[in-house]
Amino acid sequence: MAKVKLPELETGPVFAIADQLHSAAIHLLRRLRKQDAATGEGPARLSALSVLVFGGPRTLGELAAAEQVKPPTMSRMVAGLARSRLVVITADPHDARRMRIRATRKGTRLLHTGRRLRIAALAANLHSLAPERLAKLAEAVEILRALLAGWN
Amino acid sequence: MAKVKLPELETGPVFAIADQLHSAAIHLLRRLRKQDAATGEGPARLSALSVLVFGGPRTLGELAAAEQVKPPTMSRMVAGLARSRLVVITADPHDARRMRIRATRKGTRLLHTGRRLRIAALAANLHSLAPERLAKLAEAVEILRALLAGWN
DNA sequence: GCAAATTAGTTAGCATAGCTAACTATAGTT
DNA sequence: AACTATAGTTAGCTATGCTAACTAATTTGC
Repeated sequence: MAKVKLPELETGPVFAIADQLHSAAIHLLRRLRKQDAATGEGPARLSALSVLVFGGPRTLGELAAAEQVKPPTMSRMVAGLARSRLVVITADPHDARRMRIRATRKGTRLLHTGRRLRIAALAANLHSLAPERLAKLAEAVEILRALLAGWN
Repeated sequence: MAKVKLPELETGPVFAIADQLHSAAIHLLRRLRKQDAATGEGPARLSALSVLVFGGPRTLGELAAAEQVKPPTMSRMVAGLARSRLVVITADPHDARRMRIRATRKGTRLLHTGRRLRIAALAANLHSLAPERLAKLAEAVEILRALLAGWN
């Protein structure tokens, strides 16, 4: 007797884990969000800036793809970052349609500062964990990273 | 010799774990966000609605506190939910300043549908994990939940 | 019992961040 | 040369976040 299609997706233990992971991610980021205020830039801009700082210069389209956002959205974010002198835009010598966007010294500094604030807030809480619980968390984060890398 | 104040918060292994956890949460939610489109309501409204569905009726101030948002923000979200007939608002008989907000049948139904879509997308990916990795992830989610419950 | 203080929510106005549709300009193709 | 495809921008919509300033109702203090 054939069972209905993928019933465990809706009621089983995997669904429960997914539900709790989803909820935990939402509440975690909601708390960390508060730390962003100190940088004067929103989380989306900081995230785009981090791609430039850690991954090097990109075109607008590459940045949009990296951030899984549409070009108009990235266009506005880059304009904001440029206005704040956190990135500079230069023309691509081989293709006048393209722009090369790279982080400035100021942008790199601000990113590290803001990142430190957010991560420090989380790290401060992680310090209250027993070492073996922290180790389990670290292991799980690695599993998650691998999962996200191969997502769809 | 005294070391500088909390140096491990900025450079140590806990900081690295916090950093990767933070990054994983961002990328996870960014992917799940796509599923929300099907419900016609944004994630913030769905989250507020879930408080009402799972926690019962609330006043606006209680809802704002639960969602860690300021009253004007929640006021607008509740207005949107009411316009879509997902919640109903009644007067508090003992205090005319207060409003009682509760989920309608339609709101409860929509929440479960949307939740199922988002969680199913995550669960589908979790299914690709080996059982022992899934177990580790489940354990870590529990650790995270406890951590968030006692945050600050 | 009435004036003042507090509390609950709303309104107005600003910024960020997401989208689509429609546009410009450049590059590539035939 | 003309068409097509690609890179970004502009315009305009929605949603979500904030603060400041407001209204209305309740509580408190004398």
